[in-house]
Amino acid sequence: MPTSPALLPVIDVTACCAPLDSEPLARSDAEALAHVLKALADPARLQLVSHVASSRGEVCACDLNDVVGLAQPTVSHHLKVLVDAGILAREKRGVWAWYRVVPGALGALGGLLREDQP
Amino acid sequence: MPTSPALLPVIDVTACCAPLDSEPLARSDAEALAHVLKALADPARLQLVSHVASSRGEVCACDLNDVVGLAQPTVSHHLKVLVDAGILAREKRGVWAWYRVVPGALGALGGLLREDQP
DNA sequence: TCCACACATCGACAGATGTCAATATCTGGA
DNA sequence: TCCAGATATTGACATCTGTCGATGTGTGGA
Repeated sequence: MPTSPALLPVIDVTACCAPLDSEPLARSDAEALAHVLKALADPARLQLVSHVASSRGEVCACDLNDVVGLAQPTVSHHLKVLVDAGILAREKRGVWAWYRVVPGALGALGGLLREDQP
Repeated sequence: MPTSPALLPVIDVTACCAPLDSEPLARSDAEALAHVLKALADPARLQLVSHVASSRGEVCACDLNDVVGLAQPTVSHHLKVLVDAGILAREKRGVWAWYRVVPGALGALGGLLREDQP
């Protein structure tokens, strides 16, 4: 697997597709969007994202292990899913890994779902 | 299974929880939100929702069968998942079933994900 | 150099999920 | 009353997914 810059999301949610209610989604766009939504659609991952997002900064993985009541490898797996989806970004400093929300990722997702006021 | 009013969503997305970046999500809220996101996190279901949402009205199930390239029982299953999640509403008139987006459902979801401007 | 520690990866497993063929249910018309 | 057609349900199957114990990989300090 080729290495990629750690801070560039694998999927750019911002450039996925038009809002759901603007035009019928093409299959390829639907697959890309589903991939990102799948990453969010898990209770543990939602708690992790919420914890990082509400901290408005970086959170150490050592603190995230206690957020959800799961084993350390499981938390590491969930964080990897979120990073691969372009929602979280990881930066390793020394022995510790720090996670933050990719700026604009959640907002772009929200914008795709939001429906126009009638 | 007890019958319930067809137009009342099983889960009220609007009253689920606070935005992701406002405070850490409780486990129960995370599970409720994950249930709704799971319903959306599938390419076929995203295409179905997008088709109904962009029509800005009702869509007949007979038309939705052609939207995704799947068998009729599969489409019916996906539509049921979306109805159970409170995203779509079904109304049966005669032989045909008509689907529409539950007003505010997508908007509420988008509002939960949207992050504050810094 | 060696050790302790934080985190990631691997392998395995049970349970959830998407799919379809076959069948059931219901409606409107003949 | 019977039939044709639209949709929902059932049952079965392969695949995906969440979870954990065991292990690997680095880093910083002694």
